[in-house]
Amino acid sequence: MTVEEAIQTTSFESPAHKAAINIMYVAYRVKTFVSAQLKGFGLTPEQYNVLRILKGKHPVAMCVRDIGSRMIERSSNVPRIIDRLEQKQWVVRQQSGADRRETIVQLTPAALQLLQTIKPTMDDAHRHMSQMSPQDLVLLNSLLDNYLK
Amino acid sequence: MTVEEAIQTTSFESPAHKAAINIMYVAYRVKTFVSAQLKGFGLTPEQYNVLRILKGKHPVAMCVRDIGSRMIERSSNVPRIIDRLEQKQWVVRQQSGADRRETIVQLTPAALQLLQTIKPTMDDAHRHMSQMSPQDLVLLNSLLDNYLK
DNA sequence: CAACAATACATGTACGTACACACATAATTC
DNA sequence: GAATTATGTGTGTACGTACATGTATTGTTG
Repeated sequence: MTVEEAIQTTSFESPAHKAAINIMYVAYRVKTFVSAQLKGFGLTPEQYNVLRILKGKHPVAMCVRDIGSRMIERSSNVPRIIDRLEQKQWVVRQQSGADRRETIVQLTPAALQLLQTIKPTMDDAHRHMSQMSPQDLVLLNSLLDNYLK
Repeated sequence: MTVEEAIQTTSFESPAHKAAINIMYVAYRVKTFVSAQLKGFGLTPEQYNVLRILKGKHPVAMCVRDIGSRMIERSSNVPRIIDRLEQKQWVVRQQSGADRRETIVQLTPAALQLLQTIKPTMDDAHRHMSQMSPQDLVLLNSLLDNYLK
């Protein structure tokens, strides 16, 4: 399946043009797939991203800015994502003692449990999304790492 | 620049895991860049996508469903995107005679003019976004075309 | 140290996505 | 041909993004 078929285009003006559209199209499909996997756990991809970032430092709490700088979509509006995670009691938010402008955020035990429950599903998702050989995946990663100027 | 540096991760669990994150990260950067280029023309990437799709059939009008099936993000809410294009008088919307359930949409002369004005900017954007060789771009496109199952 | 600038977070708005649902119209079935 | 089903579009809501702005706190500078 080519991207031309997917979006019913006859041709692109250049490989550069096709690459830009292709990356955005495949990313859309990947995100949609991941989103469907997470839906049963009551999480959006962005909320999951924040939980994973917090898990990387757990049990140390992280400030909002620090979480944002590690997100896939950098300009994500982290305070509002945290609002929803807090409502579902997957994170605790409190004012930092060291710098009282900072809000520090920490996973709850329930979130740690949730992430452990989700793990096999997500491992499976990554394995099943693509049937590409490990060599091709490494090559794809290398090209993507060098794509942006 | 690797995606590990970009999102400050030490490592991924597998090439498959890295590829999924990598694609979404690069797509985010591409979309952000394109968005910045279009901003001066008062267009979002989605609005521009709809105008380009309509241009492909111009002067024949297209129905909403047909436009949606050609968008990069398939589940885009086309009626609302058309609302905004109509407000800015870049498209005309009317009920179809053949099938009165259908709304058919057509570019205005102003939109054709606008697309012509934008073209050099977008051509430039695609050329400057990546410094990759044409061969590598072709290879990347081939891998992306085969990425999804 | 007082005034100013910078930083961290929160919030308002316009736009877009995902999904459910409503409505009109067309197609199908009996 | 009437009833049912399917289709095309529009709209409401929850969530997310991009950007501007507000507020509290910290840092800096004279």
